[in-house]
Parts: sequence; structure tokens; C-alpha cells
Amino acid sequence: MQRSADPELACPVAPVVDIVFSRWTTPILWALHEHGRQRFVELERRLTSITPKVLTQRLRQLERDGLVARTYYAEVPPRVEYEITELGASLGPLFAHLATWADAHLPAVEQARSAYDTR
Amino acid sequence: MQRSADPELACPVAPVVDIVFSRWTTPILWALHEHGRQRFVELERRLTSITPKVLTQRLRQLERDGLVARTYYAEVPPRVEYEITELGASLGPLFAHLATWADAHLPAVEQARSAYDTR
DNA sequence: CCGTATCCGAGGAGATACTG
DNA sequence: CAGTATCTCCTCGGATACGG
Repeated sequence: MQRSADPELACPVAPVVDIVFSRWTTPILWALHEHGRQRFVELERRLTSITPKVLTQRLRQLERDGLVARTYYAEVPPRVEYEITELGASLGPLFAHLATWADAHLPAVEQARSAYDTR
Repeated sequence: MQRSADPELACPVAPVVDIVFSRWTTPILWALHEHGRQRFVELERRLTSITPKVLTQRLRQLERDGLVARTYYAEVPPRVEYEITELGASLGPLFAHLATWADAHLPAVEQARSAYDTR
């Protein structure tokens, strides 16, 4: 975090990158978007290699930025559910665009890497 | 880097994120896209707070991924020029989309943060 | 000019243990 | 269940200094 010192002020996409593309945020948003409202453990199981500590950190950040909503139910045992907000859902077309680019150009990147490495 | 362990295999945008949105890559690509072909020092001056080491690292990564092209001129003093490739330029619409989202929704994020913090 | 070599500190990640 | 609390390990970014 704290990437936006001053160089990126000239780069209009920099602020978004900090919010949307920090570590683990896209998989979390994707899981929430694809499978809807779900509990902490469900997310934890879906993101197979994340630890509860980090998952909590990222969820808090996303909640603070208004992309994810957290609902606490005072039951026994306690239940907490997370869901994507309207603001978070507004990223949908952007992610779709990203996926489209990936389909079209990822092979070229792979090819460039091979060419670069075998040299 | 090395973000794509396994959890993100389920997230189709994850691979792109590693390539395009690692630290400093968007400002570099933006500078190259806006001001065209330029030398190492020009980039260094434009990205005011980057160090030569990191700039070199990122440029190498971008070159390896085929997003940036490096041209070396064996002169005295030496001259090296960087420019965005066709593949790199194909990210243009995506960045535009990002900038659009920023214009539309960044205020909402700021507002969410304020609301979250004053609580 | 265009980098590389070194050292350092911050932050992410893993493991483990413990509450309400 | 849904976290928080430590502690350690380790990678990466930043700063500084030097070399072809």
C-alpha cells in the first residue's frame, strides 16, 4: 500500500490500482461476485492458500473502501457474511474487459517470455 | 510476483494482474504511451521517485513480457531507448476503462473510507 | 549515460495458540 | 465460527555507492 507518493499522480490509473489490484483483492472480489454472499470460512476454503489473518486484513480493507459489506449475526456460534456492494459490483465490466484482454493477448506474453529466456 | 500459486487459478483476471499491475508498471507504461520512445534518464526523471535499480528491474520485466522494447546504441556515451510495443499498446483501452471507473467511483471510495474511519 | 552491487527496513506470509 | 495475537521467515522496494 501507499504506492501513490507522487510519480503516479501523472498516471490516472494509479489510484485505482492501489484499491483494486493489491494482493488477494481480485480473487476475493471474484469469489464474492461469482458465488454471492458467503461466510468467512467459505471464502477461506475457496481461496485455498490464504491464511485467516491475511483474509481478515484484505476483507477489512475492502470493507473500508466500500467494495464489500460485512454483516455480523450475534448467534451462537457467531455468523458473519460478506457480500459485494453495488460499488464493488461496478467493477464487473472492468474485470470482464481484463478477462477479454487475457484471452486475446496472454499467449503473446507467454511467447515473448519464451523468446526472451531462450537467449 | 509469483502471485499465481493456485487460489487465483479460479480467478480469470489474476494472471493479468501479475503482468500489468505490479509495482511501477502502470506509471512506466503510461509514460511510454504518453511521451513515446525515450531514454532511461528521461523515464527516471519523469517517475520522480523511482530509483535506477527498480526502474531497471521493471523495464526488464516489461521487456520480457513483450510490453516494452529496448534498443541499445553502442555509442559513447551509450544510449538506450525504450518504447511501448504493439502488445503493450493493446492495453490502452483497458487503461482508459480504468480511468473512467476512477472518475466515476473514486469519490464514493473516499466517502466510504471517511465513513468507516469516523466510527 | 546506463546501469549493477550492497545493505537495510517494511510488510506479506506461514505456523501456532488462544478468545467470545 | 470468526477471528485476534504472536513470532519468525523471507521477499521486495528503497537508499546509497560504485563501474563500464
